[in-house]
Amino acid sequence: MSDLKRALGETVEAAFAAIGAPSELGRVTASDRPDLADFQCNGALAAAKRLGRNPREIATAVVERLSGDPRLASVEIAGPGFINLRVSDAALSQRADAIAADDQAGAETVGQPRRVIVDYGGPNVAKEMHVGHLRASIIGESIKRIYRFRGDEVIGDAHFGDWGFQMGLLIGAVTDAHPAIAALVEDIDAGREPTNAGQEALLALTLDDFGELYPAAAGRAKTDPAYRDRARKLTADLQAHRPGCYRLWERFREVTRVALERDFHALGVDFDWWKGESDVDHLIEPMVAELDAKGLLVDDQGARIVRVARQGDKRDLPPLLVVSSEGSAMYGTTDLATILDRKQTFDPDLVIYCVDQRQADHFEIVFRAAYQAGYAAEGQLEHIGFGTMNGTDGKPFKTREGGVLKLNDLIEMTRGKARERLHEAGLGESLPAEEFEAIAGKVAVAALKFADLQNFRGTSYVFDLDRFSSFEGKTGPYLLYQAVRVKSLLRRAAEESKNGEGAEPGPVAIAEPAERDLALTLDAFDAALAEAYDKKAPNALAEHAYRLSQAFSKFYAACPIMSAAPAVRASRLTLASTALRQLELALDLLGIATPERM
RNA sequence: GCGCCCGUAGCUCAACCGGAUAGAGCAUCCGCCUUCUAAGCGGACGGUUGCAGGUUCGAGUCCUGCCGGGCGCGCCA
Repeated sequence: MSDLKRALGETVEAAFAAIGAPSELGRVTASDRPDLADFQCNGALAAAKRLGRNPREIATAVVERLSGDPRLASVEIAGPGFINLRVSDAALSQRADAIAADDQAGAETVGQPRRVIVDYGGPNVAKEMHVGHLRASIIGESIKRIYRFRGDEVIGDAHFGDWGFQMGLLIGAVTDAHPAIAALVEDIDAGREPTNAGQEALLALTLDDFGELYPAAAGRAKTDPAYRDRARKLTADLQAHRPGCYRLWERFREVTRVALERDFHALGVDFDWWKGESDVDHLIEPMVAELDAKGLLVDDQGARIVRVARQGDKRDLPPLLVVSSEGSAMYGTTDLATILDRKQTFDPDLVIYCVDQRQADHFEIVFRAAYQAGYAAEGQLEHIGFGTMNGTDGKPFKTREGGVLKLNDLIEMTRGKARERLHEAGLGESLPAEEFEAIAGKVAVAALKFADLQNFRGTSYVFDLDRFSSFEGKTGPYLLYQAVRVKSLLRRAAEESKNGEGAEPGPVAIAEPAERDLALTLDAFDAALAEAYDKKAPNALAEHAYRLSQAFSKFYAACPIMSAAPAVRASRLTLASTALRQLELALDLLGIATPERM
């Protein structure tokens, strides 16, 4: 089932072809001038240039072939040669009925499903998630859902950073701070039974401890070469599975994992694979051997690298560092091995890396190495970068104290505001405590996610806590509010229906301007979804969800439903329930859940 | 220095292979609750799209230069 825009486009394209103009110029778009038309085609202007003819003349020839189309209430030529199309109320009503009857609320699926991996999340072991992790989680989750909904087979992978230099740093810092744990490492390395004191000290470590030890260690490594070299050595030891180091690492990973799951769960973010860099450890040695055998590996300054520079590059792209001079695997090494792993286990057609824009060069290097090694075909690996989240001063966001804001604190803060607002609205007392909390959580997540997703992912944006946790205007809670109003209305209609008052939905009959707008907005869903899919840009879908909410809200204000005559009421109930279904679907694809009431 | 990204209303952001009058939200001001949830609806105010050229019937969008900002540039991830 095709939307009106595409259906009309096909007709106009045929008309272009019939008069000897390129058919692709018959493309129909939503009108820029809703006062004049519902849809428009600008192709006559381009056709005139190509054919050396007068644009209005071409437009006239096209329009002649469109006259009599029962779907069109009017076809007019405006300005230099715009073709303005207005759809008849009957055609619009029919389309609304079709959307109402459609399982996917008017959205299409892709013709040829692909196997897709979305790589997002990427938090590091030993570090609590902060606001900087918000974007990858939110955008990645939405892209995953959009791709899956459109019919692709999609895997979402968390891809933890758990096998790099930060692990060596942390092992060093923890053993320095806790002699009992240092002794534990020695005992395990020597094959002795470790003491209880050591075991207990290890089990007592929390993420907060890491939060204190790690930044200090990272800072010292920058100025103290001996300290840095020891951490590198420990990283290499870990990767060589030195027993004591490995035991510590397992514990670090476990402690972090629990906290990460809490944060991801609170955000409604789920992964199909909870893999990390360490999961490809076993592939690294054979991979290095294979790269060597293929002649791609070069010794350079004590390290082993793959050169990826190409002729025509505008800049000097550094090589991929595969083995460090300490013999350890690097960020790029595990990334390359992960590409190999995914090829062997899933053989994806496309891998989408939803990672900070600052890592664009890194991915370009890794991708080129992967193409050279034959681990992926050119174009199958795509980095979807996003901008950084800045404070109101334009610098990367920091709290007032200068530290990073923990993700969990941000969620809790926003949830607190949601609770306040619910109490103000007098909902606090009437709802069971459990539902009250669930609503506050959903409102908070909607606020955070929508604030992020309404921006195009590629650009940096200002993180303003007040704006993020605002509940009025173009916000997540506004969208939830519209959905909840429909639910309330439909509950009432169901009630009256039960009492034999005949409040059932029925065929749509568009009459009022607000009804037209709502139906036209419902029709635009597939185009918005397709754009979000093609451009990997959820903001296109977020924009549609907002427009739909707005169209519904205007309809709700202008068109009484329950008090209307039976046929009108039936039509409006269908419009309302269809708007709700499409809105909930769009919100779900953005990763936002809708409560029953608020 | 080289490369990438960005510059749109007071603020935060949109803008469909280049199209008509550049759109939203916030803020400010004015209206609307005895009828379906006012976290709402209607209206007003607000712009030389950083600057200067160029291509085009037509440029926020493409090209060149300049100004301003952010980021990246092999043993962190």
